Amino acid sequence: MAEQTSRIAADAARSDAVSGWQAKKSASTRNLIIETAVKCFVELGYARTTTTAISTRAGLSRGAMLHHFPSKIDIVRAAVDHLHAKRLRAFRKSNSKEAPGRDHVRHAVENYWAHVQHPLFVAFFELAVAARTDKELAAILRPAQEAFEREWYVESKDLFPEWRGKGEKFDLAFDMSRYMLEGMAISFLTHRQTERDKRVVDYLGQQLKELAGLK
Amino acid sequence: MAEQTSRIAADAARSDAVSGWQAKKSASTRNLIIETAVKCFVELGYARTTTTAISTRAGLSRGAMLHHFPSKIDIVRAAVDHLHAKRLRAFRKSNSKEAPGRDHVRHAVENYWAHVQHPLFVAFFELAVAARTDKELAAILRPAQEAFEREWYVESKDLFPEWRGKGEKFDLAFDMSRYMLEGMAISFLTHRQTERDKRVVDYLGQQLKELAGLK
DNA sequence: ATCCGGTTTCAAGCAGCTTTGACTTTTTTA
DNA sequence: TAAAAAAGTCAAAGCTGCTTGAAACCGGAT
Repeated sequence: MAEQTSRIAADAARSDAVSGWQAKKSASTRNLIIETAVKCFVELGYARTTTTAISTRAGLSRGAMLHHFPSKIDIVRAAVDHLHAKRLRAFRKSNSKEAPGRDHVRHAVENYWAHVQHPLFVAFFELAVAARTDKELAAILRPAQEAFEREWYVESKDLFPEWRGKGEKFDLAFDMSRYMLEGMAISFLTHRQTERDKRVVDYLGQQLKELAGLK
Repeated sequence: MAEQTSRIAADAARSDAVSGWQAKKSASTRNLIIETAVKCFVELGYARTTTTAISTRAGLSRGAMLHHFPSKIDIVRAAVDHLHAKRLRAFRKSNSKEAPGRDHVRHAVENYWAHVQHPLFVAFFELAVAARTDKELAAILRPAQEAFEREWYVESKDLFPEWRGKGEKFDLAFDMSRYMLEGMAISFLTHRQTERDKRVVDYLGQQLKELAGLK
C-alpha cells in the first residue's frame, strides 16, 4: 500500500516535472503502453493480453516496451493504478456536474449506470474475474479495488444530505443500487439489452426515493 | 475422495442406454473428464484450464483423455452441455422441494441466492466472461445460456399463480431479483460478504411481496 | 560551434518454457 | 486374434524474459 502510493507519486512526478529533457517522450510512451494495455483487457480479455499484443497495438517493438516496463506484471501494476485513478476521477467529475435543482438520487443512479457500461468498468471487471484464480494479480488489484470502494462509499454519503442520520437505510440503498446495476451491466456483457431492462432501472429509482422518505 | 464422488456420478450416468462393458467404462471416463474440466473452470479459471491440467487432475494421461475428446474444444462443448443440464436439474429439484404452506417468493429468492453461490454458477460465469472475447466459445455457450434462461423464465412464471395476469410486474420482479442476486454473488467472488449484504437480500424479499400485491 | 563520453530510447533475436494436437506403442477386453 | 482403451512420444507454435546492438539525445570540454 505504501509502495503503491509512492509509485503513484513517482508517476505523477515524472509526468508533471517536465523540466528539461525528453522525459516527456518517455512519459508519453509509458502512457501509451498503459492505455493500450487497458484497451487489450477490454478487447481481448485479461488472459489473451500478451506483451506481444500490447506492443503491436501500441506500434512499438516488444523490446522497446520492455525497456519501459521490464516485465509484464509491471504493466499490469501500472494499468491497475491508472484504472483506479481514472475511475475515481470520472466519478468525481460526474458528481461535480450535478445540477442544483435536480433529483440527486436519480442523477446518481444514472451516473453509476453509465459508469458500469463504460470500458473502464469492463477492464476492471476483467481484472477482477481473472484475480479470482490468480493470486499475483489479486495482490495487485485488491488494494486498488478496496480503496476505490471505500472512497466511493464515503463520498457518496457526503453527496446525500437527505440521508444523513439514517446510516442503515443509506447502506441498504447504496448496496442495492450497486449490486443491481452491476448485475445488469455484467449480464449485458454477454447478453443483449431489452425493453424490460429499462424498467428495472426506473423501478430502482422509485424504490430509492421511497427509502429516502422512510424514517 | 473427489475422485470417488465423480466416479459415483459417472456410475449413475453409465446406466443409460449403452451395453457392453467397454462402452460403460468409456462413458464413465468421459464423465470423469467432463466433471474434472468443470472443477478446473472453478479452481483455475477458464484461461488456465489446459488439457494437461484436466488430465492430471482426472488421474489420466493426456493421451488417454485425447482418445475420448480429440481436442480441447470438444471437452469444452461437452462441459457446457453438462453444466446446462445440471443447472436446470438443480433448479427443478429445488422447486419440487417446495413446502405447500410456505412463502413462494421468499423460497424462490433463497433458492436462486443459493444457486448463484454454487460452484455450478461459478463455472458458468467463468465461461460467460471468457466467451465475451472468445468467439468460438461464445458460439458454443450462447445457445445453452439462452436455452437455460428461456426455460428458467417460463418455469418460474408457472411457479407463481399469484402473479398471473400481470406479466409486466412479473417481468420486473424477475429481472430485478436476478440482477441483484447475480450482482451480489459476482461481487462476492472477489470480495468478502458483510453483515450489510444480508439486509439487501431481505429487502429484496420485501419488495417482491409488495410488487405481488400491486394491481 | 563542434565534438565526445555517457545515457536513454528503441529494435531484433535467442533460449527456455508451456500448450497443443498428432502419432506410435502398450495394455485390456471381447 | 482383433478392436478398443490407455499411455507415451514428438514437433510446431506461442509467450516470456533476457541480451545484444543501433540510434537519438544530453551535458560539457575543446
